[in-house]
Amino acid sequence: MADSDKTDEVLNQSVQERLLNAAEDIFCEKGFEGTSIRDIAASAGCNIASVNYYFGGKQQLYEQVWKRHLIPMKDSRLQSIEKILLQNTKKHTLEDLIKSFAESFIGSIVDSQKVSNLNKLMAREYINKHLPANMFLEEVMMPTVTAMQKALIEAFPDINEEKIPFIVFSLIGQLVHVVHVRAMFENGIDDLTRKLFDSDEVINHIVKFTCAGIRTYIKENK
Amino acid sequence: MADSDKTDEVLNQSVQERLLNAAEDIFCEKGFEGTSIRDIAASAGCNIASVNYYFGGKQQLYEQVWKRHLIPMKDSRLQSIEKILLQNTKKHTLEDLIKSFAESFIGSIVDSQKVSNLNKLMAREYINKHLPANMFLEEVMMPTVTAMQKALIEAFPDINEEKIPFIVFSLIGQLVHVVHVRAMFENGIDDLTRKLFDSDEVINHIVKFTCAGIRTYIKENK
DNA sequence: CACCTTATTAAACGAGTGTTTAATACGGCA
DNA sequence: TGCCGTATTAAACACTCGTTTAATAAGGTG
Repeated sequence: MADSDKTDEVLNQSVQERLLNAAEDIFCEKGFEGTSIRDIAASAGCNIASVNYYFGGKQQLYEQVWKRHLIPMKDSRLQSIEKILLQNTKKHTLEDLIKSFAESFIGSIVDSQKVSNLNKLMAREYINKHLPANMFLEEVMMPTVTAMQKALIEAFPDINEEKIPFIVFSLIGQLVHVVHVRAMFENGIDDLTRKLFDSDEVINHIVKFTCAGIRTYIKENK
Repeated sequence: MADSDKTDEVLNQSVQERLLNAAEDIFCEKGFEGTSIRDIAASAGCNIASVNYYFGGKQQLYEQVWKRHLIPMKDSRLQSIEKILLQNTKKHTLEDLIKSFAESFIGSIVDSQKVSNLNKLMAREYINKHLPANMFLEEVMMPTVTAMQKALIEAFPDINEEKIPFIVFSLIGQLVHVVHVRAMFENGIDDLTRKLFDSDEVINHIVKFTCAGIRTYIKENK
């Protein structure tokens, strides 16, 4: 199994790349503490000492795994917001904005398996922090939340502005919950929850549900 | 510090009780892997071997820590639902039901510190499972979800029944997110998120937001 | 060729883990 | 008192972990 991974294509990658890829897979599956650098090195087909030689240690390898994805992840989410707002037509609806954001968050479109794994690792990071300071928080979460708040305020000025943080909280809460529930039921899902794995149906629900909630906060005066 | 814990009151407890209490505190703070039985034994003021003598090992001690709370936790949530439904007056509103459930979930009422710690440990358990099979899922989550779904169907038959699972999903997603965000910001919260620690304000929002979302699914025919 | 930097390796290190063992202390009972 | 089951202990065990070391190999440059 480990040997079959070492295809020509893989072996053509540099040791650093192989380590990063192997580390990402195993970290996603087993979390930081659950992963040993011996596992990583074996999967990457190189010596344990390479981890320290190239990255300086397990911790810093973990950080590099993240840094490869944090900025693209953040950018993807920000772009999903801007994509809607910058439509030259002014007829973008609240539903459009929420839907575009939800899709980029859950990752129903591109590379869903990889996004799902990263989301799972991110869920771990919520609870057991291994990244320095609040790297993930400051580089991904806060910019995303802030951008979403700003988008709502600017595009839909009728919404009660001081409730915007709560609205974004509810939206992200639901989206994160999708990731968690999927992780919980990754082995043996039952009928009731299987639909949560159908991104379209979940997203449609979240969009409808959230927009209704948002419209509760529309100011009376217009 | 460890010695100061050993007040007379604590020492009067049995070794089992002291181990369970110490284990609960440290497990909540550091998670399963992050906790060593040496830490637990030291905090409980007894020998490491006691863990294996009384509980059979770290894993089984962890399970006992949970079993002390799972049933009461589940019962608390179920009762919060029934409390509303069984009011002899028929004038319970959707808001009453959601609010009562949310309060029992977040634990704004009783013993908020302990509930918060357990919720944090539960958040860990979502991601890194250490309980056998799906003990938490089957003994707490599923009964709670099922009861909530049933309550909504019976008390508010106007709601589109096949959307009920999604509704409960969105509600619980928001409630769990409160726990997660609180855990993330436990050190150094900023102004924007401080309000999330005010249970009243968060709960009021979630109730309003969720009820609006639910009413989206009210059938047209009446 | 000799030289030097970079890569890669097997082996060892030291610390920490959960668990087990074997010895000791306690406390009721005959 | 002597016995016995329970409780508690210090020590050892076997193992895994991340990291370090020191030796070897590779590859380009003079």
